[in-house]
Amino acid sequence: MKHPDHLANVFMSRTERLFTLLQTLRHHRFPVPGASLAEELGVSLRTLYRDIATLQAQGANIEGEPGLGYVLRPGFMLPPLMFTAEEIEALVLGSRWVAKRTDTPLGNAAKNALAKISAVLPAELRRTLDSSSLMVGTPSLAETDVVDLSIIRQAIRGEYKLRIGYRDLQGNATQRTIWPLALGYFDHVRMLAGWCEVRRDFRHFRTDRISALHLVQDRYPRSKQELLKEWRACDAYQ
Amino acid sequence: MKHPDHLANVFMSRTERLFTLLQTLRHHRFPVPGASLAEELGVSLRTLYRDIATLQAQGANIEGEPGLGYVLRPGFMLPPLMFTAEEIEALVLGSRWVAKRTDTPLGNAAKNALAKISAVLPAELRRTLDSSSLMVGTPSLAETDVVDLSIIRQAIRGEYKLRIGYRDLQGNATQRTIWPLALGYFDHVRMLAGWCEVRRDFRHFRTDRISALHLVQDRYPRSKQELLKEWRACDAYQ
DNA sequence: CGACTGCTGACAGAAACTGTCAGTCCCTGC
DNA sequence: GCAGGGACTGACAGTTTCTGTCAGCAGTCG
Repeated sequence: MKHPDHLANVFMSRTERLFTLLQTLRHHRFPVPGASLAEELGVSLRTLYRDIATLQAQGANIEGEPGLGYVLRPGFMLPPLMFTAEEIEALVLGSRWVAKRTDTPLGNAAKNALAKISAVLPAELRRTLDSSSLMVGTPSLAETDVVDLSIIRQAIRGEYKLRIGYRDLQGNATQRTIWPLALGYFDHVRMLAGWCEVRRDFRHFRTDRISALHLVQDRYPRSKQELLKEWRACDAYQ
Repeated sequence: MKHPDHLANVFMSRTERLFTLLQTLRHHRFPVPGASLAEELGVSLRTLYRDIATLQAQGANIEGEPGLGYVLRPGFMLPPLMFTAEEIEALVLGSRWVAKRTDTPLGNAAKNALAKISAVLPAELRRTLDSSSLMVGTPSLAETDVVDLSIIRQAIRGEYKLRIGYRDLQGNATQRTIWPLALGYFDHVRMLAGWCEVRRDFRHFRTDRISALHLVQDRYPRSKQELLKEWRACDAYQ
């Protein structure tokens, strides 16, 4: 019936409390009543509600189930992962390629992803990851983009229309609205594939020739998956 | 979704800042200067010092290296946050590149790794992973290997000697024992770098010209890391 | 020795956190 | 429909904490 933590919890900064709360939630698979969380943290119920709200604002997927309590839904933190050495090397090499041969935001994402994976690996595999000797060659030549490809990726993910300015191979500048479908990374160029509203057909565009880019808030009327299927059917590419 | 840009960082609660700081530190493998952390977080240097101290008090193993900055040593109680959509796309693209442009065993390893990652994703991110439209172009031309590169990788990882049969550019066939150090993936060829016992120097070999491969049970007498350092020092490659 | 870097101590004004209390919302039983 | 209760939110004021400034300390380098 003792509360061993209670005395220690008398002094707890808000920060420490939030970390503790997160830990507590993480260790419970089933909902924990707000009242007992509050007592454990040595804080009023009102403050507990506020702490929960703060963690949610940080992106924690905490759900309150009336009558039961709070649970931290999986998917907020990365659980431990296990790989073979070869899988680790594959991930490292792939990420290095992305970091070296695609645009900066995606390259950083690759590095960050690897760092996250590294953090949940057992020590042995972490060493494999850190000392991986698989490298990616420097590109002999690569066209550089003037627009931010992450906007394109965002549009593809969200199925948003994209308004682009494009200089075709003859040097003619055009403006079109397209439904972006896929981004292909070739050795020297990157190609954006999509449905062109002007031509009413599938088209692809070299990203280095896209001069302007604007994400239209409209989502396009058909599903990406469906369009991709059609595109593959009528296009020799990929 | 929850990663505001530097511009949005005009205001950040202390809590949010601490989480962000932790994330930032986790993502960097090398020390980050205090000043740049402070700037990134939009806060004075003094406050940054305090934030670091707070995290350390929470159990984070942050080390300050004078003149360099701060690093977070692994082993903090909180695992990293879940991947972002962009990170997933980076991993998918990287794995696709590995699957398409490297040898079969490594390609399969990439696919398996992705499957393992997929298994721990929340539904929404799994959908992102499954429907990622980032593709890798087919190689215009690629040399094919006659030997199994996974043996080379295994030798590199374990620091084992390798006995290889090699046809050089003039067509002369030779036999040598090398200490494999690194494998470089270029657009059309793959290069094995290592210390050649015959030449007593660093050499690199196109894998497609390696005609035979035998893993010697001897481990080579010096550490790979050390040799790599020397190799980089005396070789213009990478 | 002095300049410099990286960090800590002290402090006051500003910002936040906290418990109380009075609601609101929503479900349940009648 | 309506009363009752549990989960949660808004408002508020007293208190705590946080933050930038500035001065100072310990190493290090030249």
